[in-house]
Amino acid sequence: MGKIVGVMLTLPFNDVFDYLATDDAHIGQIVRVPFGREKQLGVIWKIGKSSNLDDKKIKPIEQYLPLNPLKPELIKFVDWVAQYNLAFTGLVLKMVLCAKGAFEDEKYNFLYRLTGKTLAEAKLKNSDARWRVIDLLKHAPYSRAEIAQGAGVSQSVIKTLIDAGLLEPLPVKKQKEFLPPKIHFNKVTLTQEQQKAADYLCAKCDGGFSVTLLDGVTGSGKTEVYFEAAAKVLAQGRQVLILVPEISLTTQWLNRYEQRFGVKPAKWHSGLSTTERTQTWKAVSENRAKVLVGARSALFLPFADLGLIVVDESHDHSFKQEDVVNYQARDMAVVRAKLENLPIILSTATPDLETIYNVENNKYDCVKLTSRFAAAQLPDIKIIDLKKDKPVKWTVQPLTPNNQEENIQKPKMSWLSPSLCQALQENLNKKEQSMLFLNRRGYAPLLICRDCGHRIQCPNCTAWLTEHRSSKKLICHHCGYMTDIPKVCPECGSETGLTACGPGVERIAEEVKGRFPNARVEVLSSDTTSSFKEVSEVISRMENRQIDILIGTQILAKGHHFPALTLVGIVDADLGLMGSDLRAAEQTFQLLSQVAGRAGRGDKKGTVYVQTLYPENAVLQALAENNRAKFLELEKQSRKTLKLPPYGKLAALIVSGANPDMVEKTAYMLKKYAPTENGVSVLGPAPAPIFMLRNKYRYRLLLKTLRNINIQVILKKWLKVVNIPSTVRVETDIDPYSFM
DNA sequence: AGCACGCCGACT
DNA sequence: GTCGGCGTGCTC
Repeated sequence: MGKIVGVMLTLPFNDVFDYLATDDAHIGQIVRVPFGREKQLGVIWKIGKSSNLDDKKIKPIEQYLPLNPLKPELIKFVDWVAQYNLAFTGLVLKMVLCAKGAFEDEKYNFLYRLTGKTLAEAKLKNSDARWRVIDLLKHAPYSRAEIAQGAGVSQSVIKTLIDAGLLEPLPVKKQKEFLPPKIHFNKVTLTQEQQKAADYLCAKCDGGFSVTLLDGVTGSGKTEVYFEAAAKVLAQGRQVLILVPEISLTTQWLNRYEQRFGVKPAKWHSGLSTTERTQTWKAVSENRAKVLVGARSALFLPFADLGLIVVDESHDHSFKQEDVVNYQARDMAVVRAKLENLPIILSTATPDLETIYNVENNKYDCVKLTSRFAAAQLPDIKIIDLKKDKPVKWTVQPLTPNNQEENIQKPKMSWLSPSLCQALQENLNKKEQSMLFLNRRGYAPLLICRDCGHRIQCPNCTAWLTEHRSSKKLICHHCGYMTDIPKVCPECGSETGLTACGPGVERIAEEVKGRFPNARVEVLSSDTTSSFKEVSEVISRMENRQIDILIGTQILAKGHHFPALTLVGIVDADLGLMGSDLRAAEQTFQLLSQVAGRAGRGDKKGTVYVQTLYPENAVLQALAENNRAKFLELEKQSRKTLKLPPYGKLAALIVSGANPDMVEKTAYMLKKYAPTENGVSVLGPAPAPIFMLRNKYRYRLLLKTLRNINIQVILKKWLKVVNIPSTVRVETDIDPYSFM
């Protein structure tokens, strides 16, 4: 007997494959099936036959995994995400079944207990060490490591006892325990405004689907407020998912959580080991992990009983990044909440226009937090015009006066204006902390030869190589290509020509160290500090006031709280303003106001210095006035005129391949057959901003439609008409962030 | 995605 | 004469 079912495999397909299943097989079951010569993981997607294949060709399902089946809501979600982003359903499913250890045979740990056999019976001599082991195991079984520790013996003592048959192994499932959060552990006292917001969010947790924007300035206690909503959902016995940008999954955030709930949450990010992933995946699917905090990929975990989703720093652009599939995690989180009929909270100090639009159109609710904690005040923001307040070159102070000749150097380039330098000096004198922000890694973004004009480029990408002095390498920030810093110009052989062009954080650090030799200076950047541990070590040194001036990239902008920090310098506010990115202005405003929000979070008022060549720029003006409404109004107007999101829809096509002619030809072919419906237009093709990336040439086309048009339908129709050669790949990116 | 089959260039 | 390049097609 048996029946035929459709199985969705974790491979790039949209359709199911038919398999023979047992009579009691049901939708959502996770199965292993033979596929070609391999075994594949899949999920029973539908009951009944989908192909017109001969029944004899249909193979039986090999194994039904002893795991909870995927819930129908999750299956719907997978289908939805695939449809919306024009991605393969199988690959979206792969993001759900992303802990390969969970699908292998269970591993066991062994505890040891006494068999009752005596030392005499085993013809072993009495010894203190052996007796300590026996005494210990009289109470309870323990693992080898625990016995060694508890009885103070070496592994060899234990092994002898096992081999002699005094101890026997007791297999125990490897299962990590996730302690339940203590709902009333440490309910901090909220201000009246915070309490009101918390009450509002808690009320949402009694209803079904709702989206609420928690809009609060930096330092207004958003985290503590959404923790109350989480507590409410936990009291209902349901699970909570908190999505954060990977970079802000820091010790600080985790400490705050632990302070509130008395235990650690389950974590999900790219740095987990296979075992940790497996344990967490299973715990989430069995409702043993109650709260999970994770990066964007956590959105696809198979929660058993999800009751609330929180997207922290919901404006953050890292929620939109390439994974197996292109998707905007914040938007998809809203979809998951809708399909599972639960509340979702978007928490940010700088909501993006799309979110604001949805609030204004009553699709989303909104609750605001306007005042900062306790005595903390908003910082003063001072715009520095680099054209008037020009940085002046500096020289290294001679180390020893009698050795001056060796130490005399030619003056070095400067990136810090005199007024910023003076402010840094004053802050040092006051023994207060400062932070310099430059969103550019490395020492210099470009090496140029002054003798022949040659610029050193990445062999795989259309991009300059960045000089990293700390690691003595040239690195491509796009593909990771790495090479030694050449001694002579590779073009003309000049020994003196090679010159570093422009600053990165390392170079700023060099200048700061040179100008303030007595200050304690550190750099925080994703390549100088690679591990979570290193980052949190730097952060805690900053917290403990062991650093006077901290210099860093993007990584600094996120959620840290340094009470003694009173000066923030933004080295180059123009970086990012001139991009080809549709959301560049918005992102710059968000980034700068996040950074600015770092200053003055204690009882002292902070000052933010913003260096720019364009002080009249509207984004910077709005920032200086701390006027978010004004900025949003400006941005709204320009998007409205251009019919850009949220007033229109966008999708990008990325045409790529190893052969530039073929890629170009395909791109123009696509243009030729572009849709011509009313309210639909196609821009491009244009060479992508990084024309050659990882040895592939890339063109981009942009599809723009009115808001009421189903852009996916148009795209699918379009791609069907054009015959794309097999050597060329066409990727789609729905709601792209990059404009060109 | 993986893998086999199959047809054309540079090799012992 | 073969070895191996990757273009094409298939997997229930």
